[in-house]
Amino acid sequence: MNDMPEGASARYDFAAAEPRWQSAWEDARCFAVPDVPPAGARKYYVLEMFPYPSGKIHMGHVRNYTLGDVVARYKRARGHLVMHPMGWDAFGLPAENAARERGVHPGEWTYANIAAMRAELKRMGLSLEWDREFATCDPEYYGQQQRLFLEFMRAGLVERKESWVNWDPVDGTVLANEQVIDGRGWRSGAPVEKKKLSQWFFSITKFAPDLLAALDGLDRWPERVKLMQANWIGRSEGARVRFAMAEAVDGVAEVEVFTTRPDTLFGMSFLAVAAEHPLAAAAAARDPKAAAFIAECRALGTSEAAIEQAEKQGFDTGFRVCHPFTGQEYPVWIANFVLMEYGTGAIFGCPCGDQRDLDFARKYGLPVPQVVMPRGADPATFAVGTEAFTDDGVIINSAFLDGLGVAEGKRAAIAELERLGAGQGVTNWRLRDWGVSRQRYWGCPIPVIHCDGCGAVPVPDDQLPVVLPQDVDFSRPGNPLDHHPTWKHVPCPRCAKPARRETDTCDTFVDSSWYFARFCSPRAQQPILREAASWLPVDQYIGGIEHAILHLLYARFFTRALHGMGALPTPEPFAGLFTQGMVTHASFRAADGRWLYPGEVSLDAEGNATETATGAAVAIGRGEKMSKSKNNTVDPGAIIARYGADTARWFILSDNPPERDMEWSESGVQGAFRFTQRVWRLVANLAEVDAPDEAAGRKLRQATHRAIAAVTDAWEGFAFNVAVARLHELANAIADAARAPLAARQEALEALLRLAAPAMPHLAEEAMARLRPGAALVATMPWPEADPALLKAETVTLAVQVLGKLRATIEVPADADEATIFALAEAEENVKRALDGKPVRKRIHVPGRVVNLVA
RNA sequence: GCGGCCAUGGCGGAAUGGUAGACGCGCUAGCUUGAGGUGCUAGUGGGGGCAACCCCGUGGAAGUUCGAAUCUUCUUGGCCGCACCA
Repeated sequence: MNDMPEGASARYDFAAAEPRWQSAWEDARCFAVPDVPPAGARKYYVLEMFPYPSGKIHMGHVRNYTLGDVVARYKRARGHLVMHPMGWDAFGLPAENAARERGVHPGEWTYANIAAMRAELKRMGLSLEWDREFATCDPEYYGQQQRLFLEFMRAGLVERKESWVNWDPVDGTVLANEQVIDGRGWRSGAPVEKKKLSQWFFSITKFAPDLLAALDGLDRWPERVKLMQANWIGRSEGARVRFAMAEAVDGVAEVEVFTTRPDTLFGMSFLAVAAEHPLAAAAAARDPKAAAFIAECRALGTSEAAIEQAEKQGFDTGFRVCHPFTGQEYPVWIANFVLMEYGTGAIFGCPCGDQRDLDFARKYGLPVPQVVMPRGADPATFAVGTEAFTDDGVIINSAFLDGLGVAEGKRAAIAELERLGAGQGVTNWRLRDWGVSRQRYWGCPIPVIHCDGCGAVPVPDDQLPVVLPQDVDFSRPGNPLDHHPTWKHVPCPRCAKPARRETDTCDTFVDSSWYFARFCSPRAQQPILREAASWLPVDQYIGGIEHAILHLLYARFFTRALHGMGALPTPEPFAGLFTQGMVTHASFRAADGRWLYPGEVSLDAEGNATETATGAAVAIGRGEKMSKSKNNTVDPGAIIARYGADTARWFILSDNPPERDMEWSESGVQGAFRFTQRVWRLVANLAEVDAPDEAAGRKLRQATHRAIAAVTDAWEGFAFNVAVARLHELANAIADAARAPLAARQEALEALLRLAAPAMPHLAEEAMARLRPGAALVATMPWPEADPALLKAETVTLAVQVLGKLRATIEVPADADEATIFALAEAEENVKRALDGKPVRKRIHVPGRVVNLVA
């Protein structure tokens, strides 16, 4: 390229161009939309899960916000009125940890982090409307949340109940599950205890049937997320069965269990209760060994995963219950795998039909009666060994149920229970009410005042917001709000006698359960302006799969509740959901377990790694989630400074499908960088002379319009890595078409820029300004349209298979008839050889694809 | 433990049940360049063959089908969630 004009080969200067175009978009207010979408506007609300302000953006954020920005820019070009806001999920534990560790106030720490992260996000060139920004720790936000809390109270959706928390007896603090490590407090190292506290709950279980049923209507949600939610809500049909105590204990004459398998009642071997069950308490009062066993169970903490993974253990209380059908007596055990929160906190153990019960029975030498066998098995000899039989089968050894299948058995058993008055068929839900109380400072204060005379009194409207006090002491363990000298002492709003403020704050999931609605009217003097809420539902929500259950379910509950109160126009918050994968990076670990930085490691030609300083072998972790503790983070700020925002965005889109985990690689970024430079060169080096090779022109125009169609489909369908591949192909086609007429080359280049603009918006603007000086901002241009005439092919290539194996390809006119096609196929030398003279018995033709000859 | 998902060349991946490996990274060879973290050209799943071609191949095993990366069953490995991390 010696003959290029001076300066034409100059590199694309992203460092100068990117801030310039960011200002241009801002000056033109390209991304601002009215609070109330005008009548007739095609509104489209794009939202990425807002970040926790940790202080630095990480690659997961870059990925999340790049994906959202592609959607926002694409939809804008397709003529939608796009709302695309950003804010901060700003309450939570890390700010308190910083306060305790470094003496900085959580608010100060959080707002400094927000300022730093906002600046980093702005460098990415996201098409965000920053005017709508807020942080959940702003009193303007959490004050409105307090109004919602009181509205929920009035609607009967708030309850006060007791529940268990992890308690660190040394620190005198409630611990989050993640702060419990191997049953001990993360700071004190003391064994955790379960402690019962009176706390506030949202009655999400009232909505369980609705939340389940409405999943069917969420047609733009991933199936797996809907499945996980359905399983979480956990509707199950079964029975409650009352077992009379052989002898009443502390006045308790019966135990109620929930079971989904009433058909196996005759297979009972024991009854087991949770460690928190009243009968367990009664046993503990009589027997110190029972008390010790319960204490052991409590040491497991509240995490369900930890409880269920623990070795199955039990303790025989000595109490006995009578079987409702036979009157036979069975022992009552306390078992560490029975959950107080599910069903009634008690189960009947049927070892032959349930794996956990079987493991338990084998461990403690309890009988294993056989009551269900596979169809066709011999009842005289059938017996489960170490594996329970849980499939459908035939009921045996079960009196009136003998010979029935599982489903009929359930119905018959329930009918009998109801006739005897010993139980009834019920629908049970796994979903529990949502405990929102947190004994922490950095959260939204729950707007309630406790009065000895009047009970829990809502804070009156004119006293809202209840603002967090600034002067708090983090040198002591526990909740600073609770030991603040004055804050909690207030008169009762009802009787004016001395009373106490609620010192619990809200779970941060509450903050994120309505922020998407607040974005519609972020400065309103009420939580949500009804007219502005017509932006809802969010048309496309994007975030991590780790939120598939809790956050999304809570947000659905909030929206449903607010819809019921008339505050929102829709019962569902997110019409479309996309869940992205994590960003991972190779990690290096020495034999002694130290995580090494990439700079400390040498790689040889075979890909083996050694520690440079010592020569010792190093284990290479296949991509692991980026984490400071593993020394495998990549700082987006450094990448953007070195390669530019467009390169970072392009690489993160091109590497793999967005729903999968992606591995960050330096060479991949360099490849993306080279492509941005290549696009710039194609435009900058455009030879403005006409070279009228019409055939080359037609070929290029076909490539252009096929790219328009393919890239449009790919952006539309979240196949972002495919969009990138098709754009590479278009760039290749342009590079190969030097002899095509100028108009065709210009058309192709312009299409390339506009199709790539959602991903590399700055370069698209800079190159467009060069290609067509004086053109409008690409950010405001409509989406290119493919010309259908140029999408049609004159001929098609068909694969010819013999018995399903490829033997030849034939080129036929697009409108060739089948007889011609089969004749051509069978005339191929290779096909004849494969047929080996055998007659063709069957001919299959899939138009445009394949011919298969069956001999 | 329970629930959910994923698996294709050296690497990331593409492929309405219809030519497996598009596109990119990396690598190899050549050219270009004063230089290269530059550009261009060609090649690049494994095996056999001078070639035409042939055989094998989508974590593993079996099945459905004219035809399976794609559907079904089982299995192995990895990842996500499990209610106080966000």
